[in-house]
Amino acid sequence: MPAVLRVALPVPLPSLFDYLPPASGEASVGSRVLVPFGRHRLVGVVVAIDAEAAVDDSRLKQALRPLDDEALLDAELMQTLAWAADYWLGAPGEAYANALPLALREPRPLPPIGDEYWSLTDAGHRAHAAGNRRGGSKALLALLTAGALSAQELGERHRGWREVARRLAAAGLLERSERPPLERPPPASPAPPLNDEQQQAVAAVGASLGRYQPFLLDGVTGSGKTEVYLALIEQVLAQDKQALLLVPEIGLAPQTVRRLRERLGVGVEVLHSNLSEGDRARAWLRARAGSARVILGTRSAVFTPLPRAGLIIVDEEHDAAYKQQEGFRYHARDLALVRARALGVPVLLGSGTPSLESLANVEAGRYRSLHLRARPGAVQPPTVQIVDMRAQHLEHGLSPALLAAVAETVARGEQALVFRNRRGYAPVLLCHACGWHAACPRCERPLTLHAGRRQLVCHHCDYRQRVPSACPSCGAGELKAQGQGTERLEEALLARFPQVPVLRVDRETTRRRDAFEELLATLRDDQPAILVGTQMLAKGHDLPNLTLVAIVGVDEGLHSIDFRAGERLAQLVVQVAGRAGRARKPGRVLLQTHQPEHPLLRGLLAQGYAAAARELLAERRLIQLPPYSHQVLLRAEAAQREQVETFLAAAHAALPTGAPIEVAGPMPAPMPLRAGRQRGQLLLESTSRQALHAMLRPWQLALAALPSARKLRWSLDVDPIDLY
DNA sequence: AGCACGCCGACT
DNA sequence: GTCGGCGTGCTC
Repeated sequence: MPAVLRVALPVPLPSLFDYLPPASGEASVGSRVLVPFGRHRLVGVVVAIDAEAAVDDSRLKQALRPLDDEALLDAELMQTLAWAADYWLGAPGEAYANALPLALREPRPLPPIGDEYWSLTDAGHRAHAAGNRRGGSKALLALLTAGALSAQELGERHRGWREVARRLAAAGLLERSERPPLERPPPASPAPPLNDEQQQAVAAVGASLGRYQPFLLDGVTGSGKTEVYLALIEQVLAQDKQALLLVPEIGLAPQTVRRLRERLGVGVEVLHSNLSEGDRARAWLRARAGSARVILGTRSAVFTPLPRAGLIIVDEEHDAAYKQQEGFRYHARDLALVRARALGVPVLLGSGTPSLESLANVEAGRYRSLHLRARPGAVQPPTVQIVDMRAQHLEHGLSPALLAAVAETVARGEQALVFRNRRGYAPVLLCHACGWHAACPRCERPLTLHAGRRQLVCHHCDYRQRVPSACPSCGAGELKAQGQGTERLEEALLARFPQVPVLRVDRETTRRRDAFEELLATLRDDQPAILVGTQMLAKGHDLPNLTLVAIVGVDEGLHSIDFRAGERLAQLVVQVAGRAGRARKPGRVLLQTHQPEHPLLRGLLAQGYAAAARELLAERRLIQLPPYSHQVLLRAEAAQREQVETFLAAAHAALPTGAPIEVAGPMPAPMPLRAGRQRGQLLLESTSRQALHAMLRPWQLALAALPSARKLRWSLDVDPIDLY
């Protein structure tokens, strides 16, 4: 009976590939096999073992060899991956490629998962005694004379040690060894007492341990969400189970890891894309072995094996970073729910500004809702005030009221944040004589002036050019910077407050690794300062002396064509406002706008995020937008517009008739030209997820078979979070 | 996605 | 005469 291995391979093709079992060794479901593919060899995952192949037997090749003695991926993960690939229309192999760390997709046996230790060889001891090394080598030898140190300890004591260690190991002076992971020392810092609301949240989730139940924990910045997470993780650990904690970005990880390690004293593993591939594989395998008890990670950590799962937490669940925006377009928060159900554990979604999707799930009774309203330590919520900019004399876009508030704040020795979600000096460079403005030749959008670098930069494709000294159109020398970016605000505030340090925090000033941390470290003391920054300043990082937040330039968000713009704006305003007055000092928030009567702003300020979100949800329901309908977006881009139009027209024609689906388009993308490529799209909407999903796979296959599809790049996005 | 195969322009 | 352009087709 010739069984056939059905193998998922890391190629973007819609099918599995069938192989005859290898000549020797077992290849079980969930294990890796090395197979010939074209003129290559690939590592695949055995998805099933069937009696018959899907293709003619004559085409079957034999797998070369099994790579694992037993399944690397357990039944739950296999099932979840298959579900994910199906739901987000990925190729079967793509889900596996996202789930497995790169090091595990190499045809090698599994790396050891003990802790990595380094020690001196005899030659190393002699070299140290003889003192015949200099610089970093000398320092590293000296560090190790007292005995072996773990890679983690070395990392804490010697920057760039790995490079040096590698050189010394090659010279035979150092050697590397593995030891089983240590149980960490018992927790050093005791848990602070929880307030009533925190206790209620912990009790509610704690009572659901051992079964699937989603919770939405709604708590503003500083309301003590993290303490709720920690208390629940402690309960999970006491039951000898694992907890998975997802965070939206790596930037938030270091402080959380520190806190987890201090409090929990057990194997806390971190999984994110900045880790070396070896470290990622090790963390993943420790989770699989059950020795990693708490796994903290970004989006892709949702694929971590959890053989002893106890709880899944998704922090800042509204954050768009959970959606992968290229290749396999999965949503980690949604996948966390699917996994929690399969694993039979509770899942806790936390946010101060929950997504409308999650709020709708609470409304529908699918999630239980928990609230943290109080700020611990009796901190007053900040007072929020709208500054009407109309008919005001503006100084580089800053109103007199705003400048006065900044002046008062720094006069008290406190810090102010001026928030503007736009980098550079000015978003437009305009000719005062003829009306010409600098535009990107590849996107046809205005170029942003970066005065410090004397460049015009396209924020969509990174095209750059020198700033012209005269108008290229009429020759006049009257080019004017129009509008304000963070760079210009920094300049204006510096000129206005020469005696106060002004710090700009955006992607430009924090390009270097650790630059963000260093910049903020200079602020911790009780000195007055003015911060100017973008989105980057919206979350994390306690700034105890920050008492004023001034939000500039929200008006763009009020007329965006994207139906999610209102939700995003409300989330951003609340998150930024949450930076003000965290310690004993009361905070103040100013919102500078030309539209003081705008209902979204008014609602947000008068009644807070929850009320504004209810409003927005009611609108979405009325016009049947997500979460009350479901969307799939077909995107296409090509060098010629005609290619895009031909393809989208054919795609439209290939849609099944009679399905309860609304079609918008074909239409140009909101940015019809980007980086020199013409872009268009077709949007499908339906109130029936089943109906929508039933037609998607066949349609996708039909699209792949279209002659016009070969001439351009296209992709399908299930539940798109933006229409760009 | 790779990577071949396969037919038409400007170079040693 | 050949190097190489990217259109077309395939990978169990």
